[in-house]
Amino acid sequence: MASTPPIDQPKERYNAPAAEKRWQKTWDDRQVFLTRETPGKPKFYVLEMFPYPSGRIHMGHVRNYTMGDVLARYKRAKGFNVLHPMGWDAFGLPAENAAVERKVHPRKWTYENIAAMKAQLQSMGLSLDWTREIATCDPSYYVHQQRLFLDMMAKGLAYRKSSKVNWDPVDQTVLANEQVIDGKGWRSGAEVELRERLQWAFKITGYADQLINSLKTLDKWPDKVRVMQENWIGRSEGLMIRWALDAKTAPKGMNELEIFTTRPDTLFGASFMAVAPDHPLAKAAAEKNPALAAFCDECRRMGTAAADIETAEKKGFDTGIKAIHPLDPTWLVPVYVANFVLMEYGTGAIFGCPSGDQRDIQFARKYNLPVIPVVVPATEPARGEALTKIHEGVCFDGDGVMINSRFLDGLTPKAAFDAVAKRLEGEKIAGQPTATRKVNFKLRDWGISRQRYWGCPIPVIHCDVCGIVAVPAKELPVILPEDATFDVPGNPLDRHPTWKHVTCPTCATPAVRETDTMDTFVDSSWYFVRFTAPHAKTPTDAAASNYWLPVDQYIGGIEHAILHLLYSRFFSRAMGATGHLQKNVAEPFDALFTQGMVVHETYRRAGIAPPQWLLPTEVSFDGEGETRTATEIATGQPATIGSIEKMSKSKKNLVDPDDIIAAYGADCARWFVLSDSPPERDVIWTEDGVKGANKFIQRVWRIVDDVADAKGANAGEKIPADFSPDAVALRKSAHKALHAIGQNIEGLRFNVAVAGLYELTNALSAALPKSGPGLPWAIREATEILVQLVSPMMPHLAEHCWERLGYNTLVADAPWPLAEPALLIDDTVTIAVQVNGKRRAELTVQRTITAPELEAAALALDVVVKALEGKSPKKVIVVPQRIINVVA
RNA sequence: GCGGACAUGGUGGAACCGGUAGACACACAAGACUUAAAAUCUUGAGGGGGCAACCCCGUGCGGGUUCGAGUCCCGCUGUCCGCACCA
Repeated sequence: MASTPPIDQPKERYNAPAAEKRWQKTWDDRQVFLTRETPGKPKFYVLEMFPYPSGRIHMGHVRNYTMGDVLARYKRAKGFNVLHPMGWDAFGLPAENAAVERKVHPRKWTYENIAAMKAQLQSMGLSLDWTREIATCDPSYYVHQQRLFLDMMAKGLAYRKSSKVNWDPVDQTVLANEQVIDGKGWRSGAEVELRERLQWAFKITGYADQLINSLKTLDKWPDKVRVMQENWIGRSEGLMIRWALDAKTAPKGMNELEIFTTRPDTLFGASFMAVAPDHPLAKAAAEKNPALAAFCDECRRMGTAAADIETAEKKGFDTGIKAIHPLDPTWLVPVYVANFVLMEYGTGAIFGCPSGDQRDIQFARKYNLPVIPVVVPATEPARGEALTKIHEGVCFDGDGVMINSRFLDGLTPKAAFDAVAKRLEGEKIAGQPTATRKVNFKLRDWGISRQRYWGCPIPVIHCDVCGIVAVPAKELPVILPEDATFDVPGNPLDRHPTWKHVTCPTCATPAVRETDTMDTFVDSSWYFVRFTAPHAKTPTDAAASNYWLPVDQYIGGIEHAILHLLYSRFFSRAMGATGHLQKNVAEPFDALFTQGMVVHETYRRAGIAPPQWLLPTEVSFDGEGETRTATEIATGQPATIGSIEKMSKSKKNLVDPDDIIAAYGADCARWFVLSDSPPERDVIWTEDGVKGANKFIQRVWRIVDDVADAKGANAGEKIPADFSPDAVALRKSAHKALHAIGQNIEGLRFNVAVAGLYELTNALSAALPKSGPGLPWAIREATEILVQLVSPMMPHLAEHCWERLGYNTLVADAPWPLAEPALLIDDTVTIAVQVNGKRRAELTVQRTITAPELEAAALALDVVVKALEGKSPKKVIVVPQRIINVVA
């Protein structure tokens, strides 16, 4: 039987760094984590967002990849064929910056970083199949991406258009709308300029409806992400209405103005029209009106930054042009140019109904335009209040009833919408219907041209004779030239002396290659497909993608809620349309989990501005709570403890995973990031927390060591005939933990699973010094269950313990144990007894007790008798196995 | 401005479908072991009252539904996140 060792013979501590290296080698030698497609087993594809090879992994990676690994190992033990691959999102600007700053070739820099980070990831003990590793910068990957591009081009899904683009003056490249944050480049932070350019784009708008509609089917995605995508795609239903222009005031050759509106019901409240400064009508009017031309110029100069928009005054300029109201030919409405109308949305023109729109009412008051209430609440006093407010300059945009609207009066806005649509659809201007129903989207096509070297070359050739010609399939890949120069800004491919000069594949005349490369988000839009057949000669392998897709669980940061996740959803559809995916995998990620960040306190030298940040390793601490102070170790000077923020180089609040792994081991880091905080929330990294995790590791090892030493408890021993109450209690604890922790891992509630493991460990510790029939066997059983439950989270420790328990197999190969259902149910239950909803007593009764028996037992309790004062209860609520409430 | 999420002890958090709030951990305190420290072990702890059994209060604030609310509904406040002139 087990006993605690004498104090004077301390047990050897578990040496994590040494043990971890050993087990990593064992897994590797035995190819334990090679992906298998064993027939008869269900598949499970678990994927974490692959990293950019910046050079070092950070704690965010540790957290992300640990979560995925726990799930992958668990599913593997549950008997699934698991695909758990890793690769590198390896094209990108930092490689070119390194080339400029350190005179190192982007390829060399990238592959060195990959090697360093791969070693770091391997030191974490992740159950990855490294034979499937891919790097997007490798021609063996991007050759297939070029193939996809050409097929998309053939289908019209990739095309070239001249458009206004977001130009980043620092990075000297074009950015997609999604890459402009608050008017600044997502990477450089520079103010983005608008420039007109020819560029390649993907027709993502062709799938706008599908992309928004099928969000509903993604029930295992966070609501937050679905809402963000829905808003980004921005669907709205309305009417395109053509307004005839008054011939006396309109510029020559312009006789109508088309607008888009979602509120045709408010048409009788119209008091002005407004067009964008770039609208053809504005340009035509400006030709004869220098003041108007100046106004348009001023609008164009206005920044696109959020702050500018926030503070910018709503300004307009009366063109003098009048538009004829579509529902009343005698009603003329003035046409303004306004700085708040966007050329990119709808038709670049609107009609303004001041009473129903706050922006319009401000505009109307500023330019003394009529404000006609057309929708008001159906009943008083709300109606009167709304009218007063409109008079004071506050619009009413709620539901209600139509007024001042002739044939619409008395209708609801919705009915009025339909009535207006019906009438205008039937009327004609110049032989065409005055109005048509239309669905509009905010989503724009995805511009992918980048004037960069370190990206996937766009495989087309520009020929003066033939136009745009696809690079023939047999000439793929178009490989990046090695001998590029990075000493001056601009695109190294464009100024390369020879690379771009080719002969046209069609007519053999001299021609030039496209020198733009693809946005790196293209690379990450289909890597999860490539993982299913990373060595295939074609972009995809039908059998493999049919088998493995969709990804069953995708894990990554919320920062990709729109960009990467929307692009991938588009790509899976485009790959279906071009025949690269057979099965219907329009939605590539069945379940999505967005994990929180790893955050840490910040430290800086006291009293110095601007702040001089200090690394956590550069400070020491005194005191606790509010009196806690920090000192800079090197100088002895006081340091200020700042707010808790995302770990970042700039604030220096970094903890290097390598340091933790070297000092405590990977399991300790893994356990820490899984503990305490729910995985979707931020986790605060603390030294105390790391020590606590390490304490638990040593504790598990000590218990296993003791149990392994104890007599009468060997692997595979027969179940005893008799169990003492202590033994039964321990078995129940173990089997309940087994059941609960499995559920918690499946639900990604890792922090709750961790708590459950602490509970089991506590129960086991408490049982060790005891004795009785069957107890040694129960201890042995509980210990093995503990080791198996711990194994997805701390795999090295678990292997070490498994070996110590006498196994010469790997716990990584052991099937997940099954809980015995009989042990999950207790014979007795404790029931709370309430009087008038307040807990007054507890009753411990047989689980099988009947409701009347329970009621009788409760009513017999002293506190209940006293509370009733001899009267009979008004009511007794009995919830079997939970609670009984006596209403006095 | 629009949209979304969240609010529980000193701290991170737990609580399945409305059914004993505070599991588990960290920090803390006391004790054991030690010359001492570390490590380890034991015990304690939401707040207030009482020698005690026990009693009162308690999940951001104000209402409501219910036998019963951290959980559901209405209205606030605060924090965080996303979008941002979208017609």
